[in-house]
Amino acid sequence: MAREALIDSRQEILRTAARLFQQRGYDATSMNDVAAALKLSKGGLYHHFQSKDEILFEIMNHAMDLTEERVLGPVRGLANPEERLRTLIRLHIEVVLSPRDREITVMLHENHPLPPVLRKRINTRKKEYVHFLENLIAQVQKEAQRDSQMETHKATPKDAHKKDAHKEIHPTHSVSAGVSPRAAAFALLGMINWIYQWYKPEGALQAQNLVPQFTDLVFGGIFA
Amino acid sequence: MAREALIDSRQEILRTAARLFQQRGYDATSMNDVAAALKLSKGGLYHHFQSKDEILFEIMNHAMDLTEERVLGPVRGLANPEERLRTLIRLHIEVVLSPRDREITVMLHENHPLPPVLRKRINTRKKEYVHFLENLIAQVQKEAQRDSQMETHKATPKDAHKKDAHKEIHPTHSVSAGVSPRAAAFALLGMINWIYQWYKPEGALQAQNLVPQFTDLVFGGIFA
DNA sequence: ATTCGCAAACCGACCGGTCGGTCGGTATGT
DNA sequence: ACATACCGACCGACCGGTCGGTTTGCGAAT
Repeated sequence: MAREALIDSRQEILRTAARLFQQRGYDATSMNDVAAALKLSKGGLYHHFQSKDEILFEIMNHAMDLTEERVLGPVRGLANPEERLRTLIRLHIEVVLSPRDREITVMLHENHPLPPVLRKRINTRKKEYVHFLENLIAQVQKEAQRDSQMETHKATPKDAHKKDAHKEIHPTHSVSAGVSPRAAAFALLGMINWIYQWYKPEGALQAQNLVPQFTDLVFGGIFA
Repeated sequence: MAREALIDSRQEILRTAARLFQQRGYDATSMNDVAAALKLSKGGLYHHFQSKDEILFEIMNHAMDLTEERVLGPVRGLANPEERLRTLIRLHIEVVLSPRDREITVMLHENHPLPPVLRKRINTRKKEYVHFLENLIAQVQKEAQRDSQMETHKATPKDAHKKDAHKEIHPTHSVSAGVSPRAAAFALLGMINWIYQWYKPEGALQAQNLVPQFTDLVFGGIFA
C-alpha cells in the first residue's frame, strides 16, 4: 500500500518546511521556497497539504508530540519527584537545543500566524504541559518540606541582614514551601524556551554546561 | 519651529506602529494598516519614514532606550550589588509588562524581519545589557561569598542525600560562588522576557506577585 | 489685516513583484 | 485501467514603495 509512503512524504515535507521556517521565519518563507527545497513544484506540494496554515499547524502539533514523547514520557517513568524535575529540565533543554527537531523552535516562535482555531488547539496542549510541570514542582517542594522537618531542628537564628532571600530554604516549622509552583513553572519554561534566542552551537556556553547550570539555579538560585 | 512637531509625529507613528506590530505581528501588518490607524494615506506615511524596515528599527532602538532609561539608569544609582540586582529584576519585569511600552515586546519577538545591518546594531545594544547583568550577578555572588566567610564556620557536614543541589549556598572555604554568571544572566533574561508569551492582565498571576516570586527564585531557587 | 510665498504635510493613483492558492493535464507505477 | 503523484501556467489580491500634484500652516512683506 502507498499509505506509508503518503505519511512518509508528508513528514519529509514537514521536516523541510520546519527547517526553512526556523531559518527564515514563517511569513518570509513562501510555498514556492518549500516546494523548491523539496525539488517539487508548488502544485505538487499542494497535493499533500491543503494550505500553508495546515503545514504550520502540523509542525507545531508534531512538536508537541515530540516533547511528550521525549520529555514527558521518560519523566513519567521516574518515581522520585526531585529526580523527575531534574530529568525534565535536562530533557527539555536537550529537545530545545536538538538541531534535528526544528519543529520545537518553530512552535515557540510562530504562534501569531496560526488561525485562531488551530492556535487554540496548540495552546491547549501547551497548557497541559505547564500544568504537569506546575504539579511536579509542587510535589518537589512538598517533599523537600517534609524531609526538612525530619532534620536537625537547629534553625539559623541570626542573620537579619541579607539572608532573608534564602533563609527559608529549610523551612523549620513554617508552612512556606518556596515560590508559587505556577510562577516557578513559568520561570523555568521561560529560561529554557528562551535559549533558542541566544544559543550558538559554537559559543562558549554549550549544552552540556547549560544543563547543570540551569538545574542548580532552579534548585538553589544563583548561589547554588 | 516645526522641528518638534516633526519628531512628535514620528514618535506618534512609532507608537501606533508598535501597537499594531505587537497585536498582529510585523509581517501581518501592512503599511496601509499603519497609515489607516493614523488616519493617514500610505503616501503620507512614507513622508515620515523611508521604509517599513526603518520603522521597525526605530521601534527597537527606542525599546533599548527605554530599558536603559527605566532599568539601567535607576539601577546604576544603587550602591549595594544585591539591591542592584533585586531592583533590576523588578524594573525589567515592570518594563516588559508595561502596557504603555509595546516597543519592548516588538523588540523581543520581531528580530528576524530586520535587515542584517540594522539587526546587528540592535544586537550590539542587547549584548551590552547582557554583559551588565552578567557582571552584576558576578558581583553579587562575590559579595555573598565574602560575607559567608565572615560568618560562623559551622558547615553542614551531613546530608549526603539530595542536598547537593543547595549544599554550597554558604560556601565555607571553597571557591565555588554559584552558577556561572553568564548562564545565570541568560536564565534570568529568559524567564523575564518570556513573560509576554503567557501573561494575561486578567490572569491569576499579576505583576505584583510576579516580582517577589521571580526574585526569590533567582536568589534561592524553588525552595526559597 | 490681507496677501504672498514656500516648504512641509498629505493624498491617491499607480507600479512591479510576490504571495497563497487553483486547475487542467501529464507521468508513473501497479 | 486507474488512482496517486506531480507539473506549470495561471489568478486575484495584496504587498512595499513611488510620484506628481494638492492642501495646509505660517512667517514675511505689504
